[in-house]
Amino acid sequence: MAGPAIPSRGSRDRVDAARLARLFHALSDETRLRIVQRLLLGEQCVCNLMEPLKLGQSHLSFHMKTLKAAGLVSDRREGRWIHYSLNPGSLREVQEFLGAVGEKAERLDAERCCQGEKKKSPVGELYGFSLF
Amino acid sequence: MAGPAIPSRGSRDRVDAARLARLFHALSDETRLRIVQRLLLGEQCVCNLMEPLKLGQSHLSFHMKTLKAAGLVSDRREGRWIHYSLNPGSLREVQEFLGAVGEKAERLDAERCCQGEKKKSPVGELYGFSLF
DNA sequence: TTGACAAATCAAGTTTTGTTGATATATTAG
DNA sequence: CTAATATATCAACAAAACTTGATTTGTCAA
Repeated sequence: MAGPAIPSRGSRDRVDAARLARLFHALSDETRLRIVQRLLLGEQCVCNLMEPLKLGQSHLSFHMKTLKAAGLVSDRREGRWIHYSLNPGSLREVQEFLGAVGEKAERLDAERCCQGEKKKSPVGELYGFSLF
Repeated sequence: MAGPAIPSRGSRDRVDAARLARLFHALSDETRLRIVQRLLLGEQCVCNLMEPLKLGQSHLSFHMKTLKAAGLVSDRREGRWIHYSLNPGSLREVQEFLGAVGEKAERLDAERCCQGEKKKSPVGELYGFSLF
């Protein structure tokens, strides 16, 4: 298990659509959101989540894999247990993306309101996020 | 068409999992991310997106519906055209959620690093976001 | 009214996800 | 070594989601 387990931003500081989509997809399921919520209480092993979330072991394992593949959670083995925890980095990454998009959207909204002042917003670079 | 077209937060300031999941799902598709990117250039009608995104009309319509259903974009009719634009509010909403989760995750990470100081983090309210 | 255009909806097919139960792997205890 | 525990993986099925082409609805212009 020496492979690059946790996906991360490429060499260049570029947020690619595929990675973002995977991140968002990992968060797009209610069950996984409940897991994330549970992880906010601290590291958790699967066995610790089954009871409170009323989910089967296999079921949980499946979702943990999805979350891990997206880079949203990390795991740490300790004996027979595997402790899962949230990965702050990826959360921040997605948050920053949304922040950039949101800011731009707000600006457009304002422009549209006081119409006529179409200032030809500086396209090219979108707040450092070039999706492609 | 007088129905509550655009979903929004319920009466109480409570972010429910279903809504979040829908929002994240809307952002979990590469094609839709490309659409969002395009909307960062300003309002767009479907006919305006077909060429640059190399997508069929029906195909685009499908995705616009998904984005709209999630509350991520708004539409405005003007003659035969329907102009779509990003909805800053929902973007901010998701961003704030991620901010809260991310902050908490960072804190947990720090605690775990300097292990032993398990301070029994104040559970109950998770930064104002009670998922359920 | 008719024709043209923009966009939504529908239908059918393919692909991706999520769910469940059974089985395999890994680690520790005895 | 064997039994027990924690997880992962597999197989099969069910349910969503995406894609594409055809049809329908709505709007404007002539």
